[in-house]
Amino acid sequence: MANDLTIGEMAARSGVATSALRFYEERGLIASMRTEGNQRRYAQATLRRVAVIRAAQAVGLSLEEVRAAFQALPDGRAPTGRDWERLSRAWRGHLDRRIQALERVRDDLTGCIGCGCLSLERCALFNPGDQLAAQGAGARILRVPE
Amino acid sequence: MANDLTIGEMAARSGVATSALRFYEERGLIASMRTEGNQRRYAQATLRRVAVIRAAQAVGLSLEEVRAAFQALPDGRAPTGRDWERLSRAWRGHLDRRIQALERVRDDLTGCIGCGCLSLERCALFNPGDQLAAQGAGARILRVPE
DNA sequence: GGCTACCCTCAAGTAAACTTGAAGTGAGGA
DNA sequence: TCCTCACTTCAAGTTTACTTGAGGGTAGCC
Repeated sequence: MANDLTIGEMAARSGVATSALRFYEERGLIASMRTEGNQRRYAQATLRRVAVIRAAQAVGLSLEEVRAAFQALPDGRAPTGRDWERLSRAWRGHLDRRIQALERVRDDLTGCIGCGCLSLERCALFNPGDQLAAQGAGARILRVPE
Repeated sequence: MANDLTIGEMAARSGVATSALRFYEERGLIASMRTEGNQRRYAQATLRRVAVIRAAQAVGLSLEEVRAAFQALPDGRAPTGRDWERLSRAWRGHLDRRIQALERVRDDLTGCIGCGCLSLERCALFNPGDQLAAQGAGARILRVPE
């Protein structure tokens, strides 16, 4: 179709680097058609998909979680508004919990460090299992536990 | 001093693994004395310092940012309540901005994906530079820009 | 003195999310 | 036809924040 986008156009319009787009495809988050000469062509709908990926990341979701959520989307046709709506409802809950957790930290920070008490027994900040669960090796994506 | 803690005691009381404590020391976030036999001994005050590190991480700060903030703390004496208070005031601002940014994403997510519009021109989610700045190579610590 | 639990250093591994670079292919204009 | 730019794949590198493991020393109790 004349409306299909090259990877460069996608990058320009989505603000995501071409290398990231290839990476997303490798991870099964987006799909592409190929030209005779093996170049990627993206449907318009993919632009929206990429935007949703970025939004989900801002919410604190990993690419793997996004991939899993995308599996609920229709395979053949482009997702409708209602399809996206279901996703956003689920993620909105995630976001709300994240915001609440951060607000709790903020209150602890103000009430506990701020006053200089930092009592080991009473202070919520001194109960790390409560705030930051061990998450195994590797970089910690900053995700306040739900 | 009889009150000094071994690394194992520190780990048990702070909830942070010994390997992480050694790592924090290597990065200049905490200090230790050594016994004749080259084993680490921590002052009581270090326990508070470790707790503050964890709190700061929960707020979304990197260890490097924590290290920088710690440089404002007194070198010889243990930090007082007032010292910590200055830190927490600065970080509280950081937290507030982070929470606000997340709330903006939440509202965009609800109003923009939720309704199914996702108009490229109007939707804030489609302006990634606004939400997620490029941060160079490497893992993205999830940090909503301030 | 001996035992065991704990401590030491240093190198390498791990995870996520990409980026960078090398080596080569394809598309469109002068 | 040539040139150049954009595209291809694949391997390796990057960052943060650690963990794991090997090989060896220490603290303190009996």
